[in-house]
Amino acid sequence: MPELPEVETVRRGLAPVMEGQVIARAEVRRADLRWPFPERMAERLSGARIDRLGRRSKYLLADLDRGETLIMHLGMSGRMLIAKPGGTTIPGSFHHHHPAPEKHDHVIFDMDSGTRVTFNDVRRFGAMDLVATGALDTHRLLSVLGPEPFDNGFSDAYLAEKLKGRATPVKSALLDQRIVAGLGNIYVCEALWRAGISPMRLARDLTPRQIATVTQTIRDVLTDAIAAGGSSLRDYRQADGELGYFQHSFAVYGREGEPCRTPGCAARIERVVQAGRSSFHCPVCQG
DNA sequence: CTGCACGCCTGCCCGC
DNA sequence: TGCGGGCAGGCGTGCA
Repeated sequence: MPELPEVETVRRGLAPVMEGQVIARAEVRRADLRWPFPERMAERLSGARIDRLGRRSKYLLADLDRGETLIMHLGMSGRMLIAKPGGTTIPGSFHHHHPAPEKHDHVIFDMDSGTRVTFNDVRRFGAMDLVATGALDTHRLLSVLGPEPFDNGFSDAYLAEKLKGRATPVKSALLDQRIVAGLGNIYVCEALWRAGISPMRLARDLTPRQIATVTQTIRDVLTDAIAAGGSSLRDYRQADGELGYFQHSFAVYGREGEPCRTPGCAARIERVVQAGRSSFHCPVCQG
């Protein structure tokens, strides 16, 4: 799914139509995604104003004026589609025209403005929950997360401490959301290529210099991806329907058999499977 | 504790 | 053309 840059791109796309706006009516079209929706979710959302739309790791967080926060996760295939009101608004009425929901449209937010935001998720690995804002930090999904990559807490010393003694491949360690939050398969592959570190290298064997390099390449690749509006793969689109274009900048992800992008490197990108996930890497640059 | 396979879902693409 | 298998951005659970 979307990883941190895609979720941040979605957040930025949604903020203008949701932040400070009232949800006139929420429609919940099935009982669950990955887990059951919270009790009476549609009623608890309908009429609420969204004071702030934030993000923690890959979670979107909508703080409501009622003291609750809506937690949303896009899973692998979740999308937030924005539709401005159609042309057939009934004069003097708050009803706006929108096309009928499509397959996999699971939750619909009709804003007071007439704009419709639709949560669409083919694979339904996404999730929503609604909790007291004051209890967010103790939520079972959020309490286990490590620092954000851009927070001061994600320092060289911190990562060194977390990797120390761990016999797991560095690829797996960086995918572990308890160590650093927000990375997924694409950006771990890309960050390790930029750092010149093999995904198979054991976490405990990274030198302090390599650890410092990888904390920096993680921030660099995420910054570049956010600036490009994220990546568009299969199911993912930006919130406003535009295509992010960072996938054109992938150095290794999905490039098995293609030439390494390091100037002068003649090697071809290889794919190996680690813990059931594809790892793309250059056998020379990441030796 | 640690590492990893599995399951949850649907759709697409490839080879036969 | 159809069919089966593999693959896909995540992540909690349960097992060894």
